[in-house]
Amino acid sequence: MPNRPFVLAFIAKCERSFSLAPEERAAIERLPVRIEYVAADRPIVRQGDKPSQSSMILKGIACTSITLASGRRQISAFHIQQDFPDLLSLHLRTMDSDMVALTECKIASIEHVVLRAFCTENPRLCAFLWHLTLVDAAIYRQWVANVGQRSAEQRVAHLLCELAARMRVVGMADGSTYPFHLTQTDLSEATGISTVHMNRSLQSLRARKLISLQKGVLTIPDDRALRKAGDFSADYLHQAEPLRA
Amino acid sequence: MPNRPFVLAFIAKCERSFSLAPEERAAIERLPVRIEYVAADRPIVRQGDKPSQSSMILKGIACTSITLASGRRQISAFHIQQDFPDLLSLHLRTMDSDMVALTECKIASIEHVVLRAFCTENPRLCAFLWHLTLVDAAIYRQWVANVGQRSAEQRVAHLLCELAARMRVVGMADGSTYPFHLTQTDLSEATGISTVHMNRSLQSLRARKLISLQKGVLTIPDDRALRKAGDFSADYLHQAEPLRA
DNA sequence: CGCCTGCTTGACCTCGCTCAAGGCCCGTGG
DNA sequence: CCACGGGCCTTGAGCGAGGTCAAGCAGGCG
Repeated sequence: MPNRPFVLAFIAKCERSFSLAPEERAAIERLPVRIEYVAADRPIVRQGDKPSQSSMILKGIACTSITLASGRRQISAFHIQQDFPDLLSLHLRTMDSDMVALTECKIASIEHVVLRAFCTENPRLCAFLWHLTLVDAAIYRQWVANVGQRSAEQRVAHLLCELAARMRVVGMADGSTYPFHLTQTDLSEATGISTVHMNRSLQSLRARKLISLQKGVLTIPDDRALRKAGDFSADYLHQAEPLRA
Repeated sequence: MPNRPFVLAFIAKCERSFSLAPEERAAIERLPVRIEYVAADRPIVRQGDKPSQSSMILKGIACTSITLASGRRQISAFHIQQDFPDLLSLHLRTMDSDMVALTECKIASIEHVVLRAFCTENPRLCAFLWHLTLVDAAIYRQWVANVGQRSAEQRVAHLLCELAARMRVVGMADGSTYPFHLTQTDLSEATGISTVHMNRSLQSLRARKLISLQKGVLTIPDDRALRKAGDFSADYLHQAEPLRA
């Protein structure tokens, strides 16, 4: 049963939003997945690709990024475990952005044909997958606002709050500490500020005792304070919203 | 048949991506819609709302916007005719952003219950609606990059290219001219620059003969040149992509 | 006629960028 | 075991794109 970790992750993810019927659970267990490993800094899919499968991240952290003609790169999303970063390719033939692993990733891939059949047979699960892509879109909206309107320090605080909130629901948090393997360059590409200024912004957040960040561990001593600094409200993550279908 | 304009618009939109089967066409014609008018600057739905219907814009222009604690507003999307701006509420219970009419809008609303039944009965149309929300997401991704990495002038050029490309496919273009009723404030809130600087950026584009903009009409004399100035490529709009379902 | 909304212009200032260099940690090979 | 190299982080200095504040102007509408 090599697909066990995937099945467990998927079921856990669903049951945060609604209760699975026995048939639905069975359908998930029947899904044929392929486990793959992608090394750090390697692409999972690239702009222009026409993938025939979508995948869930089981371990590691990836991002969606766009490289402009100028060579500058913008990260438009981070993906952590239990995310389906390229689910969109199910109904978007050609990838319009890159998806790259930022740390080594373990992913579970499912063929689109299989997924489409799965969707017509399980309307509720179809609705749920659709829902997941809508949450991704909600995050993009928020990022537009983040990058468009906030000061550098606020952007960073906001981003860290988001990552923390998302890690928490998938059980990656340990008290107020979170595994953290993004570089300052990653963060700067996600927030649209230079690496140099990212460094200074992080220092300022540290000085204000809002975060501590070292050796792959992020600590947020006072959640409320950081949220305030980043003008963050978790609503847009739609985390505990029951599914209606 | 008050829903005629809606039916025609919806069918036209579908057939740009795939050929409707007779039953599908019939299902669309059977959809009960309510026509409504929203005055300029009035909300269509508001952050925090839990709508029970979704709507298609038949006339006018609307936007999705987020207002931050600071009072600053970020527009994260524009919606023109044939768009389903709040389709996302079908599977996202609580609105995480506002949708407001920027000019007077004529919209066609459909109950979510109806839409859900429609989706389970017509898997291909379900896939198509899902697809539409994914295109919206692709646009957000691009906006993150636009606001995060480009200079003011590039941002404006990019935005205008996008609007032009989208207007063209819904038949709003007349040669190289487009109806244009957004204010400079709207544009500045969409690109994350100040109104003052938006004004100067537009002037610069005018001086470079890339656009002319007056009395509700935008003219793009040389499409290729403006695209180059805005580093724009229409791929992310997924305009003529055949549906696979 | 007067007001309000949207456009335009000028002057000044600042946040964040760029360029440049140095330090630290860790993995690799001699 | 140590030297070397390459990421990544850090710091300094100068500069510029774009923000803010303020005021004037034009046109449409009650």
